[in-house]
Amino acid sequence: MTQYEVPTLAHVAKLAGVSENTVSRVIRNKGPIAEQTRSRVARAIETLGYVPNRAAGSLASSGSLLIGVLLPSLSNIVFPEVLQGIHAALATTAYQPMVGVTNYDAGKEQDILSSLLAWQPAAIITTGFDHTEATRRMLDNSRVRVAELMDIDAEPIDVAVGLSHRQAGYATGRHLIERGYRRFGYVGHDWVADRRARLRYDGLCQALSEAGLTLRAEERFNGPSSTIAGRDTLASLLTRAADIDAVVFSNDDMAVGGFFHCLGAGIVVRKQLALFGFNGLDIGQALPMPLSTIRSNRFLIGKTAVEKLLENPTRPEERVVVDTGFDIIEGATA
Amino acid sequence: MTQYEVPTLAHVAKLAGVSENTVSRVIRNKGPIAEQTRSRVARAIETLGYVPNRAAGSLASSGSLLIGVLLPSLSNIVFPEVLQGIHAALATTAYQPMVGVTNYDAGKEQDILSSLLAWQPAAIITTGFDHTEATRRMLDNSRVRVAELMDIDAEPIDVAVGLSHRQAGYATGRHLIERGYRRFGYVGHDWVADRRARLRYDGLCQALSEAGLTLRAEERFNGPSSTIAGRDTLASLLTRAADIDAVVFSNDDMAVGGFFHCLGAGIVVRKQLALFGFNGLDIGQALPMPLSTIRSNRFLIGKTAVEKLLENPTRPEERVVVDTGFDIIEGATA
DNA sequence: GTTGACTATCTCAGCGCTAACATGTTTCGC
DNA sequence: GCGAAACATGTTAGCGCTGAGATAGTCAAC
Repeated sequence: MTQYEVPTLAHVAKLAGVSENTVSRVIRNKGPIAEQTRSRVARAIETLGYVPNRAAGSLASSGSLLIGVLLPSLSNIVFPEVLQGIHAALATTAYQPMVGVTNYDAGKEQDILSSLLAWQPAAIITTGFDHTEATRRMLDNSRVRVAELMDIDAEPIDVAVGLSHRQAGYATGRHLIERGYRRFGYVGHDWVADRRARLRYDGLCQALSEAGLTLRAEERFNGPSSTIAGRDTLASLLTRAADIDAVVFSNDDMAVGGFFHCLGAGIVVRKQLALFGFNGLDIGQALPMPLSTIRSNRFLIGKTAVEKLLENPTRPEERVVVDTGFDIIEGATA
Repeated sequence: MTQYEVPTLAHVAKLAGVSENTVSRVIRNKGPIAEQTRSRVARAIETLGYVPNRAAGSLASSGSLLIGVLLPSLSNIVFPEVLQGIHAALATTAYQPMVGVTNYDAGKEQDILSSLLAWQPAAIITTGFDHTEATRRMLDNSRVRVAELMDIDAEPIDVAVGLSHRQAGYATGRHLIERGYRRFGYVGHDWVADRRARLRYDGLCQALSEAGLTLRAEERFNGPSSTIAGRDTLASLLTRAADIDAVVFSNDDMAVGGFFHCLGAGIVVRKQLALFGFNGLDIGQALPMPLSTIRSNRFLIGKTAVEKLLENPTRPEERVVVDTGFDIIEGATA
């Protein structure tokens, strides 16, 4: 081995005076190894600073220790939180995540999926149920394990982990009705991209309808959710419908923006106008009045998904749906 | 090819009636190919749904289209934003990022680095200059390109992209002094983990000292930054030092929390107490009074790092430092 | 003392692809 | 119309590792 060559199994084997295969078995802790041999190999690895080449390993064993992760976005803090859960669950294993960002674009998801599959991952974690036909076909053909996160309101390919957004919306409606609110408004964001916001909206409407109520006014910002969008969209909604007593927001980002609008406009939150969000983000709970909202457990979703996937290396016959549930956070704004 | 076999180059080659090598060249767009051959191969790939095996490719060419990314955390929105910049710059290339999270732990960084290097990445992107000796050695031996992000206040291994946090702290001090503030307080978070917060603090103190001033009071929360920590730590600081007229926070999360405290405690922001943050997060600008702070351009840092790294596949002799700079956001809180 | 079971190790082929070189075929200047 | 350059493709030898089986050596049971 010259000075500028990266050491390989062969170098380690030669130095330790054993065969390459033995070194390989020591590294992977597979098969019986004499204690003396193990330590001799360990010393050789240490001496050379040997790092196994996973590309070679993966090629030889036709399977990698990779988990492909497809997220729609990183700007929305919700997805980094899911990713944290994934990282946490993988931390004690030899697996590594490989992340792609789709920008809520099913076509891009398809492209990224195909480049992830090129690494022969053990599993793919993706978001929601909206995939192109080609994406479904690739996932089927590859026969890797697949988890679809966030949502459980449809039939998964393999495993789904999340919560029922329809039920969450419904629970929001019930909660507010029970507290005496009757004149409802809704402030949302682009739900073509965010199908789950739409499901919550549907659940909300159903709860209202069952109670003989309807939305008095609604407005959706045509773009991704953000604090500023929430602030401005609520302002705009109130110019058209000043008599509402509660506003449901598509999520906490929007709701926090709504709170800021009230602050600036001198609207007394809850007494004059109740605010309700979704997600249970830290920022909402740090407000002078903690936001009334629903906690959606993103970290748990990511963690659970990994655990379920690693339970079994091959796709079982039965599809699995894990409901991570949600809690209503009472807060002080509704 | 039986029904349940994944197609390989050989299958494509056979179907298209050319050699494997020709298929490989079509895929990689390398060398001259007759238009007719190209389309015939393309059709065969399409028909079989062939996806190249990157492990094999990477093994054969001893180099992968991977970029290893080491981030200290995903909870702090700043790092997902850097990652977005990285993704954005890679979107038009064939490269893919592979992300590890270190939790601000240099030992963990070392472990993750070694498993990233096992994939023979083209480059490694990491954060700051705090690495273990072993980490430095691995990076040196592997001879991959290395970018160290966020900070430029030390000598990089290869490329550094970021801003001078010392200067940013200094600029904060100058800005506030010019606006007439004299009685300063500081609210921070754990700076053992976040060395850059420390540098900003040092810069701030220097500016004060040059103006014949000192910090009247300071308090550091013993943990990561958060809105709630900012709120509570400011509250605590003010019980000890009620006469200060400006507070500098270690970052925007903390400052927004401070703003919330003022809101609850009836303190008139700016008139009674000026608040200043760092980062220029959206949330700060969505407040009823936009936060006075410094914009740190995280997206640009990630994007620039990738661009610099891809300029040249091998490490140049000269170390490169790219200053992405910062802007003071006037805001309304100071 | 032979058999079988177990332990510890080795040998060897091959995973799917690419680099380097070899070969054959046009094209074009003069 | 000939040689050189440019083009288009084929052949071959691995990249570094792992899986399957082969090969010894050890020990207990009969």
